[in-house]
Amino acid sequence: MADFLTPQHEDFSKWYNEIVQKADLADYSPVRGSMVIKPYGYTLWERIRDELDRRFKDTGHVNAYFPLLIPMSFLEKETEHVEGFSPELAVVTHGGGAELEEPLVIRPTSETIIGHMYAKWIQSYRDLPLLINQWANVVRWEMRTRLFLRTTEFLWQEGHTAHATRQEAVDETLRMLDVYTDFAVKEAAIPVIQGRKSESEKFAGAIASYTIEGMMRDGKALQSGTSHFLGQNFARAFDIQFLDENNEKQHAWTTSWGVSTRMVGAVVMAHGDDQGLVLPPHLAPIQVVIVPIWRKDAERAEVLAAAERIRARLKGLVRVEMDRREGYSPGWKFNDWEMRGVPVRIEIGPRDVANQTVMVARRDVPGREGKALLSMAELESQLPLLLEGIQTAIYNKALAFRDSHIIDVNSYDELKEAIETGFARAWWAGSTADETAIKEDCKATVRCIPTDQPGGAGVCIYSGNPATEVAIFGKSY
RNA sequence: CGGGGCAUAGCGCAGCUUGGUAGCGCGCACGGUUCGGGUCCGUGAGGUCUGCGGUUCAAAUCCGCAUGCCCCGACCA
Repeated sequence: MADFLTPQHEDFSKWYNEIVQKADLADYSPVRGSMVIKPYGYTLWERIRDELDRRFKDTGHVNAYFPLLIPMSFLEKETEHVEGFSPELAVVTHGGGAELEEPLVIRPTSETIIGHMYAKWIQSYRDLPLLINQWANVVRWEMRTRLFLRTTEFLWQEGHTAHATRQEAVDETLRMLDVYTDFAVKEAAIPVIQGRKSESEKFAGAIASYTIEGMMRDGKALQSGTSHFLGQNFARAFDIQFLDENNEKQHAWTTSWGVSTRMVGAVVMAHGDDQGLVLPPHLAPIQVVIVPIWRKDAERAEVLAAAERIRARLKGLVRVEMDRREGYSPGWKFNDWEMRGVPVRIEIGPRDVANQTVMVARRDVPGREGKALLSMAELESQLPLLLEGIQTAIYNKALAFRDSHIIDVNSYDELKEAIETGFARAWWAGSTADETAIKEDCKATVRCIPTDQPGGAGVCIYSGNPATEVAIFGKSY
């Protein structure tokens, strides 16, 4: 057992804080609430970024970059938007040694500046749809911060699109939600629940917000991506108008959608165990690590040479590293790489060199059961299959965990019990006030109204009103 | 921003009650030993005790103020 890491069941938050730092994902910075993303953590983010970016481009989007600084007055153009964001704005009041005439805000999100530009760029229905994404940093002065989950500054992508019709914009909103779901399932191996946010949880200025909600290993929910249908709210505020086929002026219909570095936290908390990280092979910065083992100097040269030959053969096929560090015992290295979540470890010692074999250990199956002897000749053919197998196994494990922690409840008391260990699913037709009351009573919120509905009708768990939809309740990060 | 806690070596902590030579574990450096699941031994480097002010012959220790961090609430990708 790992005594260098707090067990999850003892204190999940502590486990999280420790593993993020010990696995070299991130470190605290001198400025309150912000963090340094270290190379290992950043590489993981790059993997997330590349997989998302590929999907955005496959669905017709292009990347651009809009500025960090936004005139304060822009935020004020959309009433709900400014009300939602003003408490968490960082404002620049001075520049060049003088006080600015108009304060600039550091973007908390870019709807406003992009809306302003779209108004200039869009004149005709022929200019639509406009499908732009940007990779950027944003700043929100959060009251309480946690590494990756909620930092003052974070990295994300924000897609902003404009369309000629309501239906097109709604379709886009849902298409991107599907893209996020596809990413979460196939790459992050997180079985998310996609659905619509309740009125009280939706984005400031949106008509409707959609979300993918993941379940972490402590049963709590983490919103891992959102997609917003903004209607014509921002188009009106920023005067994004175009002439349609009939030469009539119309306001454009816009959407926005984002996934942030919080996704790193989701991967950590959805799969990690008491030994440390468990990274899905598709996202792991290092997929295979080779640990050479020797006793005497003569063995050392022989083993290192054999290990190096294997590394050279696998390079290009998988993301592989060799652990050449001196002065650490093999056992120490095993634990170290397990903590870092590397999916596959190849152990190679004098015995293996003699037999032309290696010991292959998989991270997702702890102890001896996870180890298997493999002939060196089979590495190229077997490793990619093994990595895919691990990817699937990690997903299935997370899926089984999630499904066994969602309870269909028929009373409010049952709901309160269910959200202590996971999610509760219930008929829902309550008001915003009901939601607030529930939150104050037991800290649970409507995580989403799932896309996937049972159909039929029922009785609202809280208000007793007739209900046509079920909602997922849970405690969240 | 309300409530609570903490601040001493890179990290985790003891010392503070009862003021008097600043310590332990891990890590780090060097040497040896070990190496198929966090080896063991030795030597060594490393601290204006968060800052400012006060009390005192004397302050890590007592008092005041400030700052930062952590936890619980309200806010949130």
